Amino acid sequence: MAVEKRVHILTTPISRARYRLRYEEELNPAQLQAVMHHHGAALVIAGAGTGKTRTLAYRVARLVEDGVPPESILLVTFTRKAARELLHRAAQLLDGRCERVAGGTFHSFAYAILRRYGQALGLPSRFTVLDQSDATDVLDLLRAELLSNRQRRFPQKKTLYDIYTAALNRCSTIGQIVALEYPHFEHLTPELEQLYSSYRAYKRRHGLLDYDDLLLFLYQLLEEHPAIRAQIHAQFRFIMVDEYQDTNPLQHRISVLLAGPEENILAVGDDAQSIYAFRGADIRNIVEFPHSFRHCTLIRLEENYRSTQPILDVANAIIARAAYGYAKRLWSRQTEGPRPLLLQAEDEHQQSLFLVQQILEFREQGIPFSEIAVLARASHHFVDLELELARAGIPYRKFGGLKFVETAHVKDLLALARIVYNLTDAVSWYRVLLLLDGIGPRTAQRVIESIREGHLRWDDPHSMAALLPTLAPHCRAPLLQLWDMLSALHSLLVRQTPAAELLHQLAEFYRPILQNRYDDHHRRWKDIEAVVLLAERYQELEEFLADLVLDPPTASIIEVVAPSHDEPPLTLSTVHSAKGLEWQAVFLITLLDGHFPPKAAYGSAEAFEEERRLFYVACTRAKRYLYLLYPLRVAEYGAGWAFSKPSPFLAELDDGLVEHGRLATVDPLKGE
DNA sequence: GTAGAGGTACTTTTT
DNA sequence: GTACCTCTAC
Repeated sequence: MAVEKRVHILTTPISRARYRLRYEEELNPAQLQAVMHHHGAALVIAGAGTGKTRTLAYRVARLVEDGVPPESILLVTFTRKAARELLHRAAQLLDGRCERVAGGTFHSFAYAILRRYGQALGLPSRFTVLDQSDATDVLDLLRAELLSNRQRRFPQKKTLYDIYTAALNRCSTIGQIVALEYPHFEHLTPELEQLYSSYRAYKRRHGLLDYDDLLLFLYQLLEEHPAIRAQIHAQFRFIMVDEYQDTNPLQHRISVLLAGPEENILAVGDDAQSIYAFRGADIRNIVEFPHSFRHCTLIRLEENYRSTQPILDVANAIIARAAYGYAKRLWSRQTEGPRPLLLQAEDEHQQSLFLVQQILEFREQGIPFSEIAVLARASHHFVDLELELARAGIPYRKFGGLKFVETAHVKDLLALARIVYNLTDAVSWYRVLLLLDGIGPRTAQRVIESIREGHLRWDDPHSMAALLPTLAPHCRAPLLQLWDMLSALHSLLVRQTPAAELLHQLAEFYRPILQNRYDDHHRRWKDIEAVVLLAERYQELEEFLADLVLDPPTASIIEVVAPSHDEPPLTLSTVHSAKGLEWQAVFLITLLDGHFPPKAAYGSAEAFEEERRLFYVACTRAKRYLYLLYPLRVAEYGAGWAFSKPSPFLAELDDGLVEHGRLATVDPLKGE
């Protein structure tokens, strides 16, 4: 095999004297090395709180200062918010050019690329991205068709989705995933393969892509189309990937292809904070990253700037017991600080009451709500606390758990909008058709069939009239009304009508349906109004719809803010959603065996280890105050009250690392 | 073919 | 408290 030799121009960084920023003074030696790194691959192992974001922001600024066009830098982060914030920071350091850097998640980058080059893969010019629940619903639909009345024991729709997505993201096969993780379904592998193959066909027929398709098609495009790959390399010459410990094998392959022959890729991550294995993330990506390139510079950031040493001591103790990963000890110059408190509450309610009291006390001491967070393993751990916060008038916002775009009424409205954008979107049609009186699954299927066969067309006002006589009389009128409304909006769309105007009209159409279906339609209507308001930020409907799937708004819209406050709110967050963030004071609640870690984590050593890392991530969010709380009794689903054991991770904390305490409710009249 | 009643069994984390 | 399935009456 002939080795292709190429000659590159290596631009040397300009003389440091000409830099506007004083990199040497503002960064430690390891950070500086990462910031000055120019050509070739580099891996930055950045422990928690070691100034990873700062380093990335300075590197963006440095590249721009060296004359690298911002458009030729690609910054891949775990959420789009993280990319925006980082680029904003770089812009503040240097100037507005930094905000022209391309930034986003693997998924949003893939979407942008596929919109541009997708036709090379035979993708339609308009496609809709399915979120997880859409994808799951399609699988459920196809399962019903495939099975009809035969097999009884078949995986649930959620499991069907999990198997499929695991195989894809881990670059594995259905057979391997089933054998490894669902051995009890192994005999069904042929049926599963068949189901997934009809799932793929269904998506292709109806102009639909799921999250996995975005990655898979991007990979195929880079792998199989050298000319397009070359164009992409010409555009993006410096790649940075953050949170590399949470990339999956498919994303790793994409990264290698994106780096291209120049190998100008800088990956940043911390193996101790890998917490997304359930989504296919593989720690080996970061460990083996250097082997994927001709040469790779390894840089380690170890000095922690976030937390006091007593908090780091707890974190170190947790991660020291990890079964694998690099040995690592975080250290800080801030040796002084209160020891973390480990507190036992009688029940969840007492835990909540204490939090409210302590949060208010912190504020008295000058720590604002916005510098305080309550973290939990699962979002439902907040139920009791939310009531108490509302009662105390403490403003808060919640991250993680069910997002408002996932609620039924918001999905209904968005389904209407998606049809206006993409007539072939069968998932949305199905959802919308079932909203109409007298139309059920069978009729919906028949309408969708006839759309697929091209009988229904926006540009033919009579196409619906031809279909109607084949359907039961009672569903003709509502269907016609729906069709007239949608096609009118489609022609508005073609005439560049702003997204918000289209959504406003759709919302008015949906309003009576909402009022009919839900007792609490007043509350739900507020969400509908919020969606319309959100659309104001966009001109194009397409962009709005894509953003809602690729970058769904978290809590910001349904922020529960007590009316009297305009104070920045307290944060409630799942540990997963707290990744990368920090607060002066952090409360970690419901640290119970079976809750953190959840029961399911006992199934495998890997899952248990991931829980340990998750606990590590949680503790390292705190700058100065860390509270570890567990209630003795919690409400269990069936059995009312149950006594629980503290999380096994707490027992691993040696005496002296934490201060122990027990909460007691004192009646002011009687004493304890 | 559709709508609504009444039973069952789960609720980890997210692009 | 809820999401999902089954059964029965239009």
